[in-house]
Amino acid sequence: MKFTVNSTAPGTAARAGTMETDHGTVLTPVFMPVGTLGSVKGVHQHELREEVKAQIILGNTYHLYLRPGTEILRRAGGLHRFMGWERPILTDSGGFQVFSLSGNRKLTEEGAHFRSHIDGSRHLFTPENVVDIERIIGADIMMALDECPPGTSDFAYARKSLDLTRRWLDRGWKRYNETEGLYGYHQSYFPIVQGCTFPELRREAARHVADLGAEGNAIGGLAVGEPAPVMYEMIEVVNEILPADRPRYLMGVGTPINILEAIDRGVDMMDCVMPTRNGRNGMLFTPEGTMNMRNLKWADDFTPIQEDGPCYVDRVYTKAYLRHLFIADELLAMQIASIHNLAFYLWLTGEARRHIVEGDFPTWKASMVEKLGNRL
RNA sequence: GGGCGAAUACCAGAGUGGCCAAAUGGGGCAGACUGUAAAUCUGCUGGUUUAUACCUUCGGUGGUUCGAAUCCAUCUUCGCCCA
Repeated sequence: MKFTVNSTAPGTAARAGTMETDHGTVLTPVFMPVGTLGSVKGVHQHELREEVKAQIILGNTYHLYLRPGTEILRRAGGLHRFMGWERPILTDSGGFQVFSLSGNRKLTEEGAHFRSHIDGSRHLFTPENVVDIERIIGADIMMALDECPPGTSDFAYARKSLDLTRRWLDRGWKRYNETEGLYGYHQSYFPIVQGCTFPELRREAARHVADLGAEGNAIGGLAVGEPAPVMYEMIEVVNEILPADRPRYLMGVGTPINILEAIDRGVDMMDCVMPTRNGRNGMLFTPEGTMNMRNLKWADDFTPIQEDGPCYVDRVYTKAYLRHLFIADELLAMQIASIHNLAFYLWLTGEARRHIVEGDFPTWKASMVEKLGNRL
C-alpha cells in the first residue's frame, strides 16, 4: 500500500490523501460502508459502485468465520471474488464483537473465547488465528485483534485492557510478518490504539502503535458510551503521535458531525453502521439534518428525497413515496434509505476532501456542522 | 311485513355487574440506534394533571342496582334469514 498526503488544511489537522492498494485507489478522507457478512445490508454491489460510489467497504472476521466459514471463503478465492466486489475491502478483527457480544465471551491471555451467537458453539480467537482468517478472507486491510472496552471503563480496567491489547498486537503483528496473502495481492495490517478516555493511556498506546511502523493505524474504543467532546479530545491526543504519513482510521464513527470533527483532527478513514442501520429504521441523513421518514408530515410531500442529492434515488423518488414504503413495510424502503444515506456519507467525506484541497475546509465545516444538527 | 344478530377509543377488535379509561393488533406521536446477534428496541396515544386523583366515554333515551360497556325497556342504524 502506498499513502500520499495531497493537501492539508491550514489551522486544522485535516488532510486529503491518496491510498493505493492492489484493488484500487482510495481518496481520503473516506467513509467506508459496513458489509459485515459480505453484504452491505440492502444494497447491491452494483449500486454500491455506481450510486453510493463506495471506494472501500468493510467485512467482519467474526461473522464471516461463523458463516459461511473459512473453507468456503478459501475455495471461493477470497471475499472479493465471493461477493463480486473488486474494490478494496477492510476486515474488522472481531474485536468489536469482544465488546458487543460481551455476554458470550471470556478473555484470557491466549485470546477471546466466544460462544457463537448463532448456535452457541465454542470458538477461540487469538491474535494469530485472526490473522490467518483475515488472510483467507483476503482483505486489503486487516485489523488487529483488540479488546474494545466500554467508554465508561475506569482507569484500572482501561490499564489492564490496554496491556492485553498491546500483547495481542505484538503477537498478531509477528504472525502478520511471518505470513503472506493467499491470492497474490498485498494485505496491510493496521494496529489499533486503545486506552479508553485516559489521555496518558492513549498516548502510550499511540507511541507503541507508531513504533511498529505499520502501513496504517487505527483508533478504536471510541463512540462506545463516552461523551463526544471526550472522543474528540482522544482523537487529538492520539493523532499528535500517530505518523502523519500513514492513513489514520477511526473505527466505528459515527454521525455526520462526528465525521467532520474527526476529519478536522486528522482522521482519514471512518466506518459506521449508522447510515445503513438507521436508514433501515426510517432515518434519513441529509446536508440539512435528519428526517424520520415514518412521520405523517411526509405523507403528501411530493418533492424529491433530496433534489440536489448525489444519487438517483434522491431525485427519482419523493418523500411521500418513501414514507409510504416505510409505513407499508416494503423492502424497497430500506434499500432506498440505505443507498441514500451511504451516498450522502460518501458525498460528505468527498466534499470534505474537496474543501481541504481548495483551502476553505474550516469555514465549510463550520457551516455544515451547524446544519447537520437539525431535525427536519 | 316477520325473525335473528350486531352497534366499544382514529381503524379493527376483546371485554358481558365492581380488579375498566377499557386487552390486543394496526395507525399516529416521540425517542433510541456509532469497528451490525438490530428490516430492531423503548415510551406515549379520552381530558385535566404531581397523582396510586378527579372528570367525560363503550349507538340514543329511560330504568334496575350500593355499583352498568356489561342486566331490563324502548328507539335508531347496520347485517343476515323468512315472506
